[in-house]
Amino acid sequence: MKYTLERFTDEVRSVIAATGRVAPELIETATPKSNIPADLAFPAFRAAKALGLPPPQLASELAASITLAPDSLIGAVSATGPFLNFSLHPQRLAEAVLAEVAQMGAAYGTHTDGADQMIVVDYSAPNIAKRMHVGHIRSTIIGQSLVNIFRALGYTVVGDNHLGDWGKQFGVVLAAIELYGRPDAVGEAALEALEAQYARYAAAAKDQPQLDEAARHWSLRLEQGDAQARDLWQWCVDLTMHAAQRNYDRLGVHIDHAYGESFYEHMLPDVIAEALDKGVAQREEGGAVVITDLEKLPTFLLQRSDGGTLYMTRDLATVLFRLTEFKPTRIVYVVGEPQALHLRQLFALTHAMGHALATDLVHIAFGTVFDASGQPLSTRRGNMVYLESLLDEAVARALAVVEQKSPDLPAEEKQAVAEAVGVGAVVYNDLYQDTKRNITLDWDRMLATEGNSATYLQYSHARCCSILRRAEADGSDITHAALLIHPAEVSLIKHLARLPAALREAGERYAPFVIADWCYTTAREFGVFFEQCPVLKAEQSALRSARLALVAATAHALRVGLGLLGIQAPERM
RNA sequence: GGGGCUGUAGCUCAGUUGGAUAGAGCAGCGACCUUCUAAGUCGUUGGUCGUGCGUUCGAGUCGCACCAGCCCCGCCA
Repeated sequence: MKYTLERFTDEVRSVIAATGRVAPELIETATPKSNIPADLAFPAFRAAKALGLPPPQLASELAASITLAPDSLIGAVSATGPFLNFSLHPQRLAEAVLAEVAQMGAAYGTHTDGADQMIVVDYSAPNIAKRMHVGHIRSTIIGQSLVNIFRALGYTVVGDNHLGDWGKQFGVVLAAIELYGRPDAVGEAALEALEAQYARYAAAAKDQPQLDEAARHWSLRLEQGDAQARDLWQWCVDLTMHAAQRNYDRLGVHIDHAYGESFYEHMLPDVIAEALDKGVAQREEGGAVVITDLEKLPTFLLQRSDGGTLYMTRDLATVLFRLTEFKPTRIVYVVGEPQALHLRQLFALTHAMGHALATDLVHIAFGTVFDASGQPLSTRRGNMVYLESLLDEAVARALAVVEQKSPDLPAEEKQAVAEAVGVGAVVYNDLYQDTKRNITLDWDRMLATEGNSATYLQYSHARCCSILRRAEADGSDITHAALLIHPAEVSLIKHLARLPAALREAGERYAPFVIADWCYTTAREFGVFFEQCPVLKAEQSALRSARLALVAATAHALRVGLGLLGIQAPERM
């Protein structure tokens, strides 16, 4: 099926073609700037050049020779200088868009572009035996939003949480537990204690070499499948994942799999052997396996000289596993920008070995979070911000606002609204701008409840719900849609019609901010409508009913948009 | 030394097959609550689009060179 604006664009191209004066390949369309009173433009420069005419002359000749069908979505055609401008027919637009939203409901805006295509999305990836912190929130939030967006585009999507549950540092975790005991705290507090033990052990090992030895021994026992080591390790995994799940639940995150790095341990010898067999990698005299001269990339290692494996080894095994397990057309890595080179090397290596030749390997790099003074966040610096406390703080601040603005809500609902608003603010802070940019942690901006903020979007939605609640109507009567010709109504309807295109663009650009931007503009358009067009007190009952339908459509569309971002849409606040 | 990302209003950001007068929010100033949620709406102030060349009817957008910030460049992840 085609959405209204797609049909409008098709129609514009077709009426230009029907004049017989412009070759099809020269029919291009552009969206006019907001100061131009038109919805689609045909810049006549190229076509005029081909005909040897001045562009304004061609534009006006075309305008004169275009004829419109009686039921056309095009309301007006006019030449303005070298541009041929087309305007939507407001009444037919209103009828078409409201019918679409009413019919599709929660599926409004979705497409079937990705039918029969599988995308694997690698995101979140917290480290075992550690708390999640701001370093993990970006991958988690951006990744989940991309998953939502691709699903809405019709793709089959598998999310995989590539847990940091293996590697050299795990020996230290286990040795520290042996020496200091298992923390008896629960949840994040237990992880905090484990982190402290880790730091204490690492510090002590500096002048007690036997501690270093013990850690290596534990690491070895773990790799060899020793039962006690494996039990301790499993305890750490369960503890961490239980704590992580609470954060995921609050953030609306659901990740299908969590294979983790450890899952690939037994595949590593074969992977290294394959790279050597295919001549992509070479074993140096010292024993290390290196990859050199690959697509002008810097040399990198697949195996250490002591026989140990590396991040790269496990990542390579991971790609190969995903290719056979899921047969994806695309694998998307939602990983920070500092790892850009590592992933370029991984992708090049995979291709050089003859794998993933029909699969797109994509790195969606996001910027780093810095503190207010421009320093990277780190435990060592003492400026680390942990995810759970970040969310708690956001919710606490939101609760204070709810108490002040809506003192009459039941206590339970106040808490629920504060949770939605606080968590929504944190999520929106990561999604409202291009993910490539670095972020400076600024509480006031992050938790803003005005302007371009999650709260503003939620508030707009709640206002829609409030009108429908008071009208005791669901806005499903769209028979009077053609009455919606007030500029604020037309403008809002046009914008609702843009959601399908915004969704497609968000997918093509891997850019949740396109959806955020659409939501924000929707809220602004609704704000103007809200001020200028009374719904409950509309002058006629038919108009009231049409406006109720528009309010319902706005609420529907906003819920879709917020849902794509992973932000809740309370009905009251 | 090589490579990646970024540079647009005082601050945070949009501006993508090159198109018409470069747009928002925040901050500042001013207006609007006996009318559907003022967490709102309207008005106003604020710009050598990092710099310089080039490509063309036309450049914030494309190319080249430079400048600044962040990040990366084999035995961590």
